Amino acid sequence: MTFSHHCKRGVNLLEIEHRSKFVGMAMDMAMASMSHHHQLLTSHTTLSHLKQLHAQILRSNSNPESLLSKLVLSSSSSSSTLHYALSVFSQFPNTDTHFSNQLLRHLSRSPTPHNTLFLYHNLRTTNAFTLDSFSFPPLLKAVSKLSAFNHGLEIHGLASKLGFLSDPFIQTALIAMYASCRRIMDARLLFDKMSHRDAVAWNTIIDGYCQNGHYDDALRLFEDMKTSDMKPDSVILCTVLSACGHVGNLSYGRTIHEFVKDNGIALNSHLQSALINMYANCGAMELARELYDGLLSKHLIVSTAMISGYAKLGMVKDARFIFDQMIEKDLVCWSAMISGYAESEQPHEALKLFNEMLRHRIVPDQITMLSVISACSHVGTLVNAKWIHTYADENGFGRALSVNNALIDMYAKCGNLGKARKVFENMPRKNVISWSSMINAFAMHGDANSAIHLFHKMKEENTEPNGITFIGVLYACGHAGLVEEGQKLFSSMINEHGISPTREHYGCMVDLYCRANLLRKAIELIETMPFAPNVIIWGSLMSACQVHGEIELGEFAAKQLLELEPTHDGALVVLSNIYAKEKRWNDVGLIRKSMKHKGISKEKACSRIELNNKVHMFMMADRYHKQSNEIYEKLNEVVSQLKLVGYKPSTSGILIDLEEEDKKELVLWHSEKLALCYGLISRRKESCIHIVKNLRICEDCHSFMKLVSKVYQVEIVVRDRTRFHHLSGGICSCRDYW
DNA sequence: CTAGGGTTAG
Repeated sequence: MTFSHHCKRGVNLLEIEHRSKFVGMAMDMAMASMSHHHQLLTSHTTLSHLKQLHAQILRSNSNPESLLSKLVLSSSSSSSTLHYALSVFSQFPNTDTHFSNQLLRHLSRSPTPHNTLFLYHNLRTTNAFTLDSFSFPPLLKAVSKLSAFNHGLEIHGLASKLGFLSDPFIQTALIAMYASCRRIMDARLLFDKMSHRDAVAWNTIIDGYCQNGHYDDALRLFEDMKTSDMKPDSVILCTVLSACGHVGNLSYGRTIHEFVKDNGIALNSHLQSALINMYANCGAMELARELYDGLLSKHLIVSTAMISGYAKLGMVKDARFIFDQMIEKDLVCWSAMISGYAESEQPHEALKLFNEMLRHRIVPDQITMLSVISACSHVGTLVNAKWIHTYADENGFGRALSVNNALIDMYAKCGNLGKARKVFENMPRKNVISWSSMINAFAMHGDANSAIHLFHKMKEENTEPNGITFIGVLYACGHAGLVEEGQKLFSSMINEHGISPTREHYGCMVDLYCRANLLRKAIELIETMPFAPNVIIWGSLMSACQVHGEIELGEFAAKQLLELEPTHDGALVVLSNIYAKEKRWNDVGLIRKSMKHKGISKEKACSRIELNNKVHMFMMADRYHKQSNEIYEKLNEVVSQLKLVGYKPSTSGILIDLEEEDKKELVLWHSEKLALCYGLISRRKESCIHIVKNLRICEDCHSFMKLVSKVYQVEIVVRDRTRFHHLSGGICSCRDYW
C-alpha cells in the first residue's frame, strides 16, 4: 500500500464521519488548532477523533512519521482506537525498527501495558517487522507489569533464539520479569549467571525479593552487594529502605540512614521520601516527622506514608492533621485515612470520610472497598452492612474474592449469620480467608458444630488451613466444650500442617481447658508454653476460677492480670469480692482507690438496638430517647414479671463504688436493659431483637435477657465487642462466664 | 531499576 493510497483512505473515513453535524463541529475545532497536533493527539482518544486527526496529519505538511507514532500512543487507552491506529501504522511503508522500539517503550510505560503485547503480535504478523535487542526490554517490562508469565516465556525463548541472552539489559529485564511473575528462584538463577552485574541488576533482584515478600532475603542480598565491589546508589538504598519498612526493621533502617550520612550520598528527594516512609512504616513517627517537616514540597506518597504510620499507632488525630494539610489528594491517601479510622475503632468517621470522598467524585477501588467494609463490620449495624453490600454490587466489586471475604466477616459481625453464609455459598472461588472467615463467623456466634463441620469440608475441598483458621476452630471447640476434638485439632495443626502455635493458639487451648473445668491442665499448659501469658490467658483462668470456686488460684490470676493491665475491670471485681468476703478492708480500700482513679478514663457503656432499619442508642439511666417514659414503664413491668419467675437483681459483677442499694437501682438501668425494653415495645411481631453493646455485658443483664427471652418468647441476639449471644427460650447459645 | 492504601484471629 502506498502513501497516497493511505492518505485517500483516511480522507474517505473522514467523509463518512463528516455526515454527522456534531463531528463537523468537532472538526472545526480541531482545524482551528491545527498547529497543536501533538496536544490534540494526547488528549483526544475517541475513535472518531482519531480518524479526524489522522486525516489532518495526512493533509498537513508536518512530519507524518512522528505524528503517526503519537497517533498510536494517544490511542493506547482503548482497544478499538488502538486497533485503528495500529492498522494505520502497520500499513505504513517505513518499518523502521528504531521507530517500532520507541513505540514499544512508550506503550510499556503507559498505564495500559497490554497494548505493548498487542503491538508486538500485530507487528510480528506483518512480515516487514524485525526485532532487535532493543525491542526486548520494553516487551519484558510489559510482561512484568501484567504478570503475563506465558508471554514472558515466549519472549524469553525468542530472545534466546535470536542470540540476545548475553545482553545485560535483556538479562536484567528477564530477572524483573521472572520476579514479578512470582518466579523469584528463576530470577535468582539468571542473576547468578550474569557475568557483569551493574547497579540496575542488583536493584532489580533486590526489588524482586521484596515483591515476593522475601524482605529479609532482600536485606541479605544487599549485604552481599556491599561485600562485592558494588557501591550502592540512591535507587538501591530506596529499595532497601522500603524493605526495612515492610519488615519493621528499624535498626537496619537507621544503619542505612547513617550509611547515607557517612558516605556523603546526596539526599535527593527520592531518598528523603524513602527514609520518611521507612521510619513511618517502622512506627518511628518522631523521626519520620522531623524529616517530613523539613521537606520543602510534601509529596503525595510521603504524606500518605505519614498518615498510615500515625494510623497504625492509633494516632488518628495526627494522621488527620497531615491529611487535612494535603493540597492534592488521590485515592490512595483517602483510602489510607479511611482505613486509619476503620482500624482505630472510629468506624463512623471512616464512613463519613468515605462519603466525603465520593462527594469529591473520587472513585473507590477494591482496596478502598475492603477498608470501608471493614469499617461497617466495626459499626456492626445491618443498615450499613446492606448499604455497602449494595454499593459493592452496583459498582462492580460484587465478584471480587477479597471483597466477598470481607462481606462474610461483616455480616457475621453485624449479627446476620444467614447473610454471611449466603455470601460464602455464592462465591464461585474460595480461598483460605473465605473459609477462615466463615468458620470464625460460626465460632463467633457460638455455633461450634457448624464451624467444625466447615473446617472438615474445607480440608475435603483441598484448601490448606492456616494459623488463623485454627484459631477460629479452636475457639469454637472451647465454646462447645469439645475438649478432645480441640486437643486433636491442636496436635494436627502442629504435626500434620506444620504450623507452630502462637500465643493466641495457646490462649484458645487454655480457655478450652478452663471452660471444661480442667484447671490443672490449663495451668500446665500456661507453664509449659513458650510464651509469657497475656491478659486474655490470665482472664480465662481467672473467670474459670471464679465460676468453679477456686479462690486462691483466682486471686493469683487476677493479680497477674492487674500486673499487665492495672485497670482491668474484671480483675478488680474478682479481687474486691474476694477481699470483701475475707473482710480484708484495707485491701478493699486499695482497690476502690484504683477504681476511682480509673473512673476518669473509662469508656462509657452504651447499647444500640437496630429496629426497622433504624439505630437507637442508650446510655445507662439515660432519658434522651423520645419514648423514654414508655421505655421505663416497660422496664418496671418487665422487672415485676421476671421477679415472679425468680429474678433477683445481682450486683456482684459491677464495678462502681457505691452503696449496695444504689447499685441495685443502677443495675436495672443498664443501657442494654433500656435497649431491650425499647425492642419489646417497638419490634414487629416475630422479629428478632438485635442489641450491640460496646463493653462486656454484666452477669445480671445476661440473666435478665435470658429470662426475657423465655417469658416474652422472643429471640434476642446480643453482641458485646465481637462475641454474639443468641438467647431464646431462656437458653444462651454460648458457654460464657459470668 | 526506587517511595503510599487492603480482607480472616487477637
